[in-house]
Amino acid sequence: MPELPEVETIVRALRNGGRGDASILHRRIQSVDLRWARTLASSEAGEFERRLIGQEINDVARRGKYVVIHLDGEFLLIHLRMSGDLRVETPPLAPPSTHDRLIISFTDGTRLVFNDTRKFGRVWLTKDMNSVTGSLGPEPFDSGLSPEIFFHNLHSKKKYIKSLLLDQSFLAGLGNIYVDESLHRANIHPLRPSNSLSPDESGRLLEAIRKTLTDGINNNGASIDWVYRGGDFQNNFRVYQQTGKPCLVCGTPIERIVSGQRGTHFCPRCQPKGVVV
DNA sequence: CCTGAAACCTGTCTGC
DNA sequence: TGCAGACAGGTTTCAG
Repeated sequence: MPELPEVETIVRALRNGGRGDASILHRRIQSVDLRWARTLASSEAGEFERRLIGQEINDVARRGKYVVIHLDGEFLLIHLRMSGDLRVETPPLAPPSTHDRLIISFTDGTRLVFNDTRKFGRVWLTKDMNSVTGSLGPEPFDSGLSPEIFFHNLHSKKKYIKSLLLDQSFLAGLGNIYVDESLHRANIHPLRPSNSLSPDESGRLLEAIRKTLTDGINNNGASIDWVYRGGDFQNNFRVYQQTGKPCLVCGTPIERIVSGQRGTHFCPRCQPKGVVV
């Protein structure tokens, strides 16, 4: 589900409050209720609970699509995958909901709830964050990711640009929505080989990715169906799930193809297959 | 190295 | 109304 803007929105809410949630900073863990064992990616349930209890939340951050919760000398990492969400509850507490997978209760009576309909989400507890996030590519907003380096990276691979942008080891944080939206903004066909992009196209693409993600964050992410709450970016989609509707730029109907088992939306006129000079 | 398919899951929507 | 099939914001693993 959540891509970078949705995860960023959740992280900001957990850190500073917002989106209907109270901040969880500086709360201390009193008890842990693991309701779906396979939510744990690393440790075993008993050890996981024993290690968590007594630790304090020192910070909440994001790396790629991971929520990174800083504890006392170790990290609780949460990946929301397709349908995960996090919420903070304050008394009076209601009974757990159907799809609550992990409930972390704090000593002050509040709690952090990980809800995940499709059970794809995973949680890690580790002292070595790198063992989980070490294979991720750069953050899209990393100032070290210059147009020159991005161009070089694109040309070190020859995958379809759509597939490459979804590859978290190439660039961390993009998912199906923001890739389709970025490619449309940059006027690049999703099935262009990554090493066929010109320097100009490469530069446009990096700019488009950053602009699209910024728009997403400023709209608190995108809410679709029951999966995510609070965001408005779904009202600004250019191509994602707009099949058959006129392109906002040229009026040509948006097309949908499948690439890498992912629905892929694009404007056949604005995003031609050949290089546009 | 690259692509596609399957697997992990539940829920919604569409069409017959 | 029922039911089959497609589809869904992600990632990993395996076959070709």
